[in-house]
Amino acid sequence: MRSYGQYCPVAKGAELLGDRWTLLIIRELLFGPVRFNEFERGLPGISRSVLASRLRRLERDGIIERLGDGEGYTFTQVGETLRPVVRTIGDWVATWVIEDPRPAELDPELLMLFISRHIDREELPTGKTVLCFEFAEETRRIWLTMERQDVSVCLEDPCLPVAVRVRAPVRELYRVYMGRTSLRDALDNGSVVLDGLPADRRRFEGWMKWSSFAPTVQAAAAR
Amino acid sequence: MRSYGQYCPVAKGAELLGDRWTLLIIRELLFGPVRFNEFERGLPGISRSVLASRLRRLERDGIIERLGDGEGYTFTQVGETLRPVVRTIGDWVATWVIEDPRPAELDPELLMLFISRHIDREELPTGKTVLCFEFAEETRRIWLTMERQDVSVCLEDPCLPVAVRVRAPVRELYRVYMGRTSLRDALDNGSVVLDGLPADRRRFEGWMKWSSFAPTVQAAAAR
DNA sequence: CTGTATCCTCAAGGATACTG
DNA sequence: CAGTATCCTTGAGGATACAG
Repeated sequence: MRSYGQYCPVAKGAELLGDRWTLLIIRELLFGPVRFNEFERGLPGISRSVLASRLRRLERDGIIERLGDGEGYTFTQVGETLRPVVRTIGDWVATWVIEDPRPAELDPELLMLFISRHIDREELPTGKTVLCFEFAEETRRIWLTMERQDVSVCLEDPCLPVAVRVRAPVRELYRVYMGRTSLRDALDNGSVVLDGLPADRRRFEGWMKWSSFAPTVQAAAAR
Repeated sequence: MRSYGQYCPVAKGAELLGDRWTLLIIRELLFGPVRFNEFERGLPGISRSVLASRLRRLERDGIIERLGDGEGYTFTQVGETLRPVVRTIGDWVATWVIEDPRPAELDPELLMLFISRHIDREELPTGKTVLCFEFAEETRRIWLTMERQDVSVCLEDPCLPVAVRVRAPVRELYRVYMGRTSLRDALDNGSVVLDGLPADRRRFEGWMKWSSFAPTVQAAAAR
């Protein structure tokens, strides 16, 4: 991005954060170190050259740093201070502009990645717990294998016992994720269906923390 | 800007605010309604077509609205809620990344516009008060004509008595404006010189509020 | 796996002229 | 004054191949 040539904090902020993809790259780093190829999961559509260029610039600007040899990228101490900035922007959108997802935004894989980052690991039993998601729009299923140490998205059947099977249209699960509707309501009206032992279905609600912006979305809706 | 296709508040925020010039257009509106041609003063380098395109988009997105017939643009109620967002971004820059102005950023006209927006009008006497600024780098002078109702930048001699004449290098006045140094220190070491009656020179300090980010810059420097 | 290098295309955006 | 229309350029960014 060409500089604005203005000695102004707002202009500098726009230069540092305003490039296409940059804010999303920062969002990805909010959950810990990310390796080069990992970025592409959360940033569908970004090209490798743009990603490399953005990472180089963020590194040059002292916002991120490279960990040793293929360990990926993290925030520097300055980069860490961006957390409340990203939060403020997201909260503003969550309060004033967010609507239901548009058809072009109904990416189930991305949704699963989002969800996987908001599992309350403290609530998990020891060992592996597996969830299976079935979307009304497609036959493909997606699994979540969850442990205390790590939660990951599986596009192939992990061939492990499934604790809870979740069936829903992508749109409805996005709405629950974003706090546009409560899981309870979605279950009551049947747009989301859980299968599994009653005990597991009950604990399921404790595992799922949903989007960190969901409370903001709910507060705005209550207004 | 092409959409990211993500149902995510951060992504939506980047779409709404991340276009080149958009954040600066919003900054301009922070001080009240702005007419089409007025934007160009605070946005040197923007092209008319880009400005028109950005304004149309911000209007479509419900952030700004057009006042009747050549009265310019203002925030909508939603647009008003962007104030703390802009503040957060600016504060982050002011705290963590701002340095002294770079040579390419030493635009005296823009500095005078910035300063004119931060005059404490309550402190002005009734009638017109005129300041004259002389920059070490150039022979051209710039005047500030100040009244309770309005403060404006004059590039031509208003031919009125000057209360205080300010002489400084552009860089030093920018540093004072941004809180990188105090006016007191700049006067003490002679980088900024005031001419005028002692009473006016004393009151001058009360008129000048400098950048709203200056306190943040000072707080960061004290750390 | 972690990038870099190259090429090529398209569209954002700058300059200018023109109109209500 | 407040834009719109047109033209043209440049550089951002996508695709692909390649290298450590």
